[in-house]
Amino acid sequence: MRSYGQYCAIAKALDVIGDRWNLLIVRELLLRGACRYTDLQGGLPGIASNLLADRLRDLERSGVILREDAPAPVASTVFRLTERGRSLEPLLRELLRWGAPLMAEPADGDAFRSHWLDVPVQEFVTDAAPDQPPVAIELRAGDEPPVTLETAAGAVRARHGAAQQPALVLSGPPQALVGVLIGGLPLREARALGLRCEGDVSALARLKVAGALG
Amino acid sequence: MRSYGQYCAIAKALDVIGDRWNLLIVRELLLRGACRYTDLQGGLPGIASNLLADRLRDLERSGVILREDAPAPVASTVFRLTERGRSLEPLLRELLRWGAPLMAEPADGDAFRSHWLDVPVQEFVTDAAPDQPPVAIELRAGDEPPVTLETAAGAVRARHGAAQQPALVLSGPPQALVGVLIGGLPLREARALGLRCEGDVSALARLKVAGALG
DNA sequence: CAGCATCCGCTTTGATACTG
DNA sequence: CAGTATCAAAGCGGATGCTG
Repeated sequence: MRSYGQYCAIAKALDVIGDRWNLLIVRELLLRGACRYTDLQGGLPGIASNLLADRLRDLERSGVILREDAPAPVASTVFRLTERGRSLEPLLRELLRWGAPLMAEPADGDAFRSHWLDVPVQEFVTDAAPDQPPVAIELRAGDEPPVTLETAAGAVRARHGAAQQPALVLSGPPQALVGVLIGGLPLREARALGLRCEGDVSALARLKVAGALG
Repeated sequence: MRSYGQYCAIAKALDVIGDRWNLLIVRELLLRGACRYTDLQGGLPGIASNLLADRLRDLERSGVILREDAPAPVASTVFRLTERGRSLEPLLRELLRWGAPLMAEPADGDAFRSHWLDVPVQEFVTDAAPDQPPVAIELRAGDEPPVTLETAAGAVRARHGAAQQPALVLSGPPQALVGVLIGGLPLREARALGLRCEGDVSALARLKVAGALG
């Protein structure tokens, strides 16, 4: 991106991370830690290969990420955030908050990756009954690998992989799952969107949706 | 901007406000309240006229701003933020924080508008001696209209216009002024950059630079 | 003058193919 | 795996012109 040529901190920040794809690359590295080139491609559906290479160069030059040649067994390049890059997390959190209401709109054809749920769940969902024994709910969104939600100390955490003893397994299109988890979508409507529940549906009552959403 | 086509709140937010110039338009409306088209042009040096018109349409359609025909005496169109648009303020504040260190780098040829100082000053500068009587410091950056800093209840506020009884008048290029106010630039170096002081230089000691900066 | 719309040259992006 | 190479299409920036 060309510089805005404005002596203003907001414009200067946008000069560095305002370019298309840049903040989504940072999102991936925040969510998944160090990533290989192909991991990034997988988490950024829609990005062109040359653009990813360009952006990684730009972000490296501006001190947001760094490139490391992984040690012998792996023999691969990995990209990770610098401290400066990690300090973008509050900014991404604000973007998430502001963008959350937009998740209620239909999004046919949108790509989805289950790890994108990690932060939103921690941000918006809490345990409605912290006194009760912990519960595990497994999510299977589309064809994505499963994610397990676990209640812990009043909070709800998302973890990659299937649950050993899920009280409930939710499967269906991403919109139906996210609608229930973040959008406050009624269960009936979610079912109409294709949500399928196996197990103890009452476990859903443990998930209290907070934040700016209804 | 084309949609990223990702079912992720961050990507959805960027679909709406990630377009070039969009967040700077929001910055102007947050700083100055309702603006006419030409006010926006003045506060956004570098924007092409057709782009501003395009972006205003986009932002209106996505509910961030609204367009009003001002009442009779003015007979002009004004643009203002909706509630949804105002809710971008925390995001811009994070951008400001993250971008602030970049203000230390040389910025020759960058445009500057004195009202851009409003938020940064409130964010980063506090009154070092709240017990002392209030002090007014007048800033004259480049050819821009003056801004007055006033200590008030431990904080420092920026106000447009000249001061009636300034204890100190600082003038010079924006970088020298901002360097001293936000960048923690030593007075000697600021003088070398062209800073001129008239009045009680010790009044500067009232300004304590806080935040993420040195 | 305020608020655009049009035209034009240039840069950036996107899709795909190819390579060490 | 980690990128280049190529090329078409879209977006941007600058100038200018139009309309109330």
